[in-house]
This record gives sequence, C-alpha cells and structure tokens, in this order.
Amino acid sequence: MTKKRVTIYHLAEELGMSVSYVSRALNNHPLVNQKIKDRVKKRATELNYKPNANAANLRQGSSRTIGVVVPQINYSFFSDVISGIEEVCSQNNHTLIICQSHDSYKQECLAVETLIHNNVDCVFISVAAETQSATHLEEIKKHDIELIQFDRCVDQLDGYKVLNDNESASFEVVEKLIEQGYKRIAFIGGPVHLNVFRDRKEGYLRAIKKHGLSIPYNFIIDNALSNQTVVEAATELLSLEEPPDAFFNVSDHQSLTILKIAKSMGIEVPQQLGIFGFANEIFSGMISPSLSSVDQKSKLMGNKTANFYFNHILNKREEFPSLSKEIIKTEIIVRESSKRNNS
Amino acid sequence: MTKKRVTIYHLAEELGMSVSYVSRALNNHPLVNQKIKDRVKKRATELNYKPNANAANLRQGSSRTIGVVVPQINYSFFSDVISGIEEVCSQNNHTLIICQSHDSYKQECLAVETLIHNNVDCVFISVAAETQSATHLEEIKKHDIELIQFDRCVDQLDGYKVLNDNESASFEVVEKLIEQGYKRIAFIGGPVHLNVFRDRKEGYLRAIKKHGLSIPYNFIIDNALSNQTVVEAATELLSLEEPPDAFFNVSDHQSLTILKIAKSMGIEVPQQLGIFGFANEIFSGMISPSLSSVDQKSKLMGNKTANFYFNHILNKREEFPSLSKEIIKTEIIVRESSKRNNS
DNA sequence: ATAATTATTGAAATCGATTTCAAAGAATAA
DNA sequence: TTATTCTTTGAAATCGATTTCAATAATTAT
Repeated sequence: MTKKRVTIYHLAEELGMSVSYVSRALNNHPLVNQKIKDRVKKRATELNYKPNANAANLRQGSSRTIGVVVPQINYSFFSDVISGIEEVCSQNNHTLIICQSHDSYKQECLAVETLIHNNVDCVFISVAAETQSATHLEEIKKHDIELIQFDRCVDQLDGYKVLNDNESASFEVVEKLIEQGYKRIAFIGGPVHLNVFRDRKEGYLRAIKKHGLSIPYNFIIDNALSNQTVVEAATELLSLEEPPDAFFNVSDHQSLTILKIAKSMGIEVPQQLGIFGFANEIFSGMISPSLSSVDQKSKLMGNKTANFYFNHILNKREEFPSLSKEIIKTEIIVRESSKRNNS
Repeated sequence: MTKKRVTIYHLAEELGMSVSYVSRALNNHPLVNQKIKDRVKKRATELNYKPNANAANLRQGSSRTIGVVVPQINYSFFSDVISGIEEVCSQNNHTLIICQSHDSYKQECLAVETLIHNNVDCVFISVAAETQSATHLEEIKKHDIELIQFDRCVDQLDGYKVLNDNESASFEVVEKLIEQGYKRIAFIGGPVHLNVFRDRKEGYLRAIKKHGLSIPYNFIIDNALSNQTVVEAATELLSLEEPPDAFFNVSDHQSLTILKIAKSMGIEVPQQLGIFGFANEIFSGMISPSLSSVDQKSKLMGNKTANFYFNHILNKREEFPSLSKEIIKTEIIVRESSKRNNS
C-alpha cells in the first residue's frame, strides 16, 4: 500500500523528456528555456514531487547540513545560541543536526562520529566540560569537514572560533565592584582547562592586581560549577572571621546559590555582600535582590557563528576579510546585587 | 589537497575482498565469519573509514533521522522537550533534525518541506500558534513519513498525539484556588483553536460550573499570549469596582506580568489576589512571592514522544499495545502566590 | 566415491539525484 | 549552399553504500 515516492524519473516520463533535462529545469540551470522550467516546475508541484536530498547529497558531496554539538540543548545559553544558528541556517537553506554531549567527552565523541557519518558540511561545537583533548575535532578536519568552535573551545586546536570578551568583561565587572567599595572580592570559577572560565579568572586577577587588592589565596575557587561545590565553598568563606565582601561568579546559578546562603546566614545583599554573575539568566532580573550579571548576547553569538560559516568559509566573499576569531562584546548589567546605596 | 574520503571500495581493495563482503562484515551480517568481521572492522578503523549515511539512506529508503518542528527552540518548555527527544533518539542511533516555526504557519510549512526533502523517517511536531490547517501535515503522511504531534496539536488531524492532561490539571488548579477561598477567578488564556489552551479553558469552566461560581463574562480572556495583551486586560480587570480575586493563567509569563501589575497597584499577592500559572518556568519558584504553577514534565514528554515512535511505530513490539494517544500527568505545584495564610 | 547440504564469497543491480560529454537542431556567417 | 556558431536536448556515468542472486568451496550424508 506504500505508494512509491515520485522521483525525477516519473516526472521525466510524464513530461516526455529526459531526466537530465528535468533536473536542470528544476535547478534553474541557465541552459534551459524559461518556458520549459515553468512547465516542469508546475507539473512537479502537481505530482507532489519532492527531491530526495540523500540522492543529491550523495552525488554532490555537499549535504547543505550543519552539525551542532552542545553540552545541553536546554541550558538557556545554548538554546539561545542554537536558536540564533537555526535562524541563519534556514535563511541559507541549510539543515541543522543537533547533538548534546551532556558534558561527557565520550558522548561528545559519539556525536562527532554521527555528524561525520551524516556527511555534514560543517560542525559548530561548544565542548563538554570534560573535554581536554582535540583528537575528535581533528578527526572532523581529516574528513574535510569545516569546524567552528564557539564559546567553550579547546586550546590545543587552532582554527575558527567565536567567543565572548570574557577577560575584559570580567575585568570590568571587578572594577565595578571595586568602585562600589568592595575590597575582599572572592572568585567562584569553573574548570580552568576551559578557555571561558580561565579567561574570566584572568580578567578578575588583572583587576585585582591593578588595584592592588590583597586577596587571601582561598578566596579563589576553581571548578565550582556544581551546586554542591558552591554551597560548601561559599558557606566556608562566609563563616570566616574576615569573610569576603563580594563574590564574582562565572555563572548566575552560582550567584543564586550564594544569595540563598547569604540570606540564610543573615548577611545583607548588597550592603554587606556584593554579588556579580555571568550569563544573565532569565531569572536574574526577576528575583529580589536582582542579580548583576554579564549578558553574553547568546542569540547573537548563534547568528554570528552561522554567518561566520556562510560568509567566511562557504563563500569567501570579498567584503569579509578572512579571519579566524570573532569576539562578541558582552553587556554588563548592573542590578541590585552589586549596587550599594552609598552612591 | 582534499583527500578523498575512504569508501568501502578502498577497504575492499586493501583487504583483497569484494565490497559486498566488506559491507556485510561491517554490518554484522550472520553470513560472515567472525574472524573476518574482526579483521575488516580493525582495518576500517585503521584506515579511518566512516560510512556515508547518505549512500546508505538512499539505498535503504530509511534515513534513521527524525525531524522535529517547534515554535521556538529556546522556549524552556520546548528546549526541555527536545532535550528529552534527543536523549532517546541518540540511544536508538537516530539523528535529529530540528526546525523552528517562530509561530508562523508559513515557516512551519517550509520546515515540513525541508524535512520531507531530507527523507526523515518521522516528524515530531508542536504546531505554531498561527496554524489552523493540517494540509502540510497531511503532506507528510502522503510521503509515507510517520507523524507524531505533541503538546500543541491540530484538531483536524487524527493520528498519534502525546499530550498533557491539560483539562484535568486546570480543573484541579481552579479547585485549589476555590479551596483557598478565592471566588472571582479570572482566566487568561491563549488562542482557543489550539487544543492545549482550549483544554485548559474547559478545565477552568468545569470547575467554575461545578462550584456554582458566578463569573462575569469579561473575566475570561482568550488569546492573551503577548505581554501587551495581558497588561491591558489585567489592568482593566483589576481596576474594576469588583475586581477578580484570583487569576488562572495558561502560562507563567502571564502570571509574572500580573504579579508586577498587582505590585504596582498596591494589591497584595496572595492575600488580595491569588495567581496560578502553567509551565513551571525556571523563575517561578525563585521570585517572591513564588508562583504556583503546573509542571508539564517537559523532558519526560520528549522521552515519551520519542519512545512512542520507537516502541509503537518503528518496532511494533508486543509489550506495547498499539494506541494513538499518550497522556502525561502533570504535577500541580502550589507556591506562595495561591496560598492564603488562613490555613 | 558421489550426492546433498551448508558455508563463503562476489558480480552486478539498485537507490535518486547531478553532471559530463556529445549529438542534434537552429541560427547565423561566409 | 556550405561552414560555423550557438542553443537545446539526452545517454550514460557517477556518488557510496546495500542487497539479490548465483557461483564456488567446504562439509556432511549416503
């Protein structure tokens, strides 16, 4: 009962011409008369003809497909980026295949395998927290597939990268905290083998150095993405005789956790404790006190990553000079959690 | 400089056997000796052979690919559903192609076209707010592609559907409001041509009827998904001489807007005004007062939708009786915004 | 030893498009 | 009229896998 799909052969027979001619007519080939094109296309829609992309891709080598690998689709940052990527890809008639690594190196490798099998033209990747090697990414290149890393990149591999200005944004954030009179600023970071967290830490350190603040070594906590780690670290720090008077965090989730701990310990935010985070999550502006944060322009990052491919790689257009890195300016959003009323 | 991809032909030549044999060896065909399988596979990885899915799909008719269409990838509900879908699909060695309709019927049709071109085996769709016709979905079936609708479905089309218990959840919510002594309960809904919003409205109406409450006609607002509509409607209602004493909303964003309006008008939540929403957005539990809401188990919905395909459609397995609808039980989460202190 | 059966192996067709190459037809120039 | 150019058209090869069908080799039964 399964009707066979209408192919270009049926069309050709119906129209009494050869398949090659029909193919050219459908693809707007200049060697075909306009009238014929119209006739073929009309009949094609009538017969409900849909080209088989597999066949075309097999023949052409290109698949007009982009593979995306992210740690989690449903983290707001990544879903925004993907939304931005999708927008541009669909404008350019490209399809998206999406995989998540769940922050596992192994699953990331599997995802990369899948994308190679599917013959994608390019891979956009933001690597898993676990990822410390680039062999799987080199694999991609070996297969003549283009590669663009965005946000979380591996250092071992050069090539196209789309990034935020993590270092300078962090520097500015810490200066803003200092302006407000905070002096004992702690840093809650992520795994330092990932560029984004390392850069944020470096920005923090640069500001601290510039202003000659003396910070106890244990005010700097790396690898604190999990909630539990934050709870433990912050509780310990805030219980010190001389506790920090501010926290700069690499995520808003960390900020939120710290805010809760502060509340439970009766510490007033922002008077006694300033909090500044990263990512500008949807809840950051909603809760009370509202959380200061760095907006990463995530959707724009998606747009730019995709455009990077279409402008710089696919059609190396003259108006776009070739480059390998694109830095996206973040926006620093000062809210209640870092603004003392002494102004 | 572009090295040609290693194909099964290279492999066959290297190994001194025919391509058919190599193919069977790689695919664990029972007719091939285990030793040969091992040898072929070993050499395949050595030579860095990656099968071309396009070629296989073309030949086999099936693509092991699922297409997903949602209004917006970065709405938390949909990104959670997609995450759940992805999980199950990757377990079953299927690839995901994802499209967004941006709530436009036209873009939804384009997305469907794309998926047909790409020869997907099945489409999972949650339709755009604009969608009122099913012709594009019938198109999918005409091409012998399976179709599962989830959450937002069109009524005109029967077939597989995965849904929340919108009606009964709404009924319960309204009863919970009534228990708390709220009597003049307004309803802020969505476009009624979409099942989910209609069902929520019906649940609301059933509870109202059961308890014999008299509600002025203008307390029931349909098609209020946009922020502006909510602002206008809520402001008007709350300015009445006899304003509503509670709102049941089809989304938490609506709840949030109403909460803000109430605050700005000096109306106390939940004492003077109860608020209950839908979707249990990430911020709902974080703000103050925290917002009561219905958790839709979105990731589970993704899992179930995908499993529906693998269990009921792809391999009609005996342990799963054939059915066409799956209802997922929501969880009703009562928070501060609907709990009067009179308990 | 021969027939019957089973296990291995491979040649060639196939999926549905694109594209090369060449032929045929039409238009123009000599 | 013939030679030349340009346009229109189609046969067949191609992409890289899978699969059918048949042939050969190895094993077992008679």
